[in-house]
Amino acid sequence: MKSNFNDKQIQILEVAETLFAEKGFDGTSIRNIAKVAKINIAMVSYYFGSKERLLESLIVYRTSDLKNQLDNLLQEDLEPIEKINKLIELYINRINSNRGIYRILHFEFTSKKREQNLQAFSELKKGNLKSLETIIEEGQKKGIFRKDVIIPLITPTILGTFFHFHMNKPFFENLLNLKTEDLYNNYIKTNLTKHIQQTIKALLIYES
Amino acid sequence: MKSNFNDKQIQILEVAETLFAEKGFDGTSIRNIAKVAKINIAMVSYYFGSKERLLESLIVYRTSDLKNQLDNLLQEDLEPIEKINKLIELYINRINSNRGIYRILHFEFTSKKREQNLQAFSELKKGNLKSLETIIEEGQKKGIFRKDVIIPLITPTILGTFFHFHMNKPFFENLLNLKTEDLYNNYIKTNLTKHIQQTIKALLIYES
DNA sequence: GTTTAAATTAAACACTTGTTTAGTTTTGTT
DNA sequence: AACAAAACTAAACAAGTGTTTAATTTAAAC
Repeated sequence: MKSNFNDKQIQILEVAETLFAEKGFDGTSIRNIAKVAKINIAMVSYYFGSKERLLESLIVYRTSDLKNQLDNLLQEDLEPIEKINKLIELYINRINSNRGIYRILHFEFTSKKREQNLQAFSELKKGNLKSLETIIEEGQKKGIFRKDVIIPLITPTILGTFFHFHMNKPFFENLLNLKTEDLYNNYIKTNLTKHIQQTIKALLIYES
Repeated sequence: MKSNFNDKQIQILEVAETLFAEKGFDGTSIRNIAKVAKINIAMVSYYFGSKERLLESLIVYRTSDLKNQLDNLLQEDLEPIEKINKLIELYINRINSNRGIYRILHFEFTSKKREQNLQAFSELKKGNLKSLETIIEEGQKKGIFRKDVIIPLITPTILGTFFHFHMNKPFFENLLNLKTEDLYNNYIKTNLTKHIQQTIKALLIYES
């Protein structure tokens, strides 16, 4: 799939991503972006129309291929619990290596200020939920998963756990002695991912 | 415990809380606050020194008594799993009825911009974690809880689930048909809280 | 009732914001 | 080489930013 953005636009988008993620949308100025990207301040308006539309373009640029990845997972020949584990891994991996944009989505598109631009994002979430539902219902049909779980609340547990961990990065770096970026990333890839998988598995299979 | 703020300051703090929560710290101007609170724009500087220090005061104003509530819970005569359930309920209830400030904490104090003001907040979190540890170790000693859970990751699961749900409020309102504020709040108090309790219980007790 | 401190105000300050304009330079096409 | 479209620029724009100032009103103390 070819991108609709040219090199210069992508350059701007990626600088904007970093800065929005670091300092928020309102905390980042166009002059700020222009300086870091080494472009003229007028180029943002020239290429994207406005700062607001730059944000929209950024969302499109970064979230366009998640759906495909999920669809592929669904069609793999795996046990439901394995699919769940892989889905969790996929989510964490993807979000973790695209921290910027997900942080932005998390922050900017949940405030009242930007409720309008919400639609495309909402469609993405609905699609993701559908995929999860398919897997879980498969597990329930096979008698492996319990049937009294509220499926739409599982995503908040998966993503919320990750986000809450990541948003308190300095706290956990200190607490868990994750001195380098590598140690931190490794902790997410192993311990945190495993914790989430363990949690969801316990929730889906446990019988009181 | 008496508050250090006078009526006028509290009035300003509460308006600021609402606006910061709605539009973010950078998205809210002093003139904005002054208009809603019906005060002169100079009063913010007069009473708090600066916009930044207004935010600090707001944190102090809102988080000062959580520690006591947790300490009380610890000393109750309950089974560990009951204490966990109550702790979850306490967290959700408290955060849910102080949404503003927690949203602000969540947003503002996790961005690189405000890393300095982090210390007091970090102490609060450490204290909370200590309380949770105490309860879980008690359960482990009694042979009720499994011992291979990573305790510091449980808080992210509890709070993260709630936050992720709440930050996607419009999405879940639509999905779960929670047309009124009452329905939404009730869903949190019952279904969401139960989901989190069920999840944590499964995680702590489940034996593969 | 006068004095003194606190509370409140309108105006000004210097600075930053997003966007537009009117050019200039670069690039590609014929 | 000549032209046209695209890319790029510096400068200006009006509006908004947080903070300070100097003056005025209100309240408390004596």
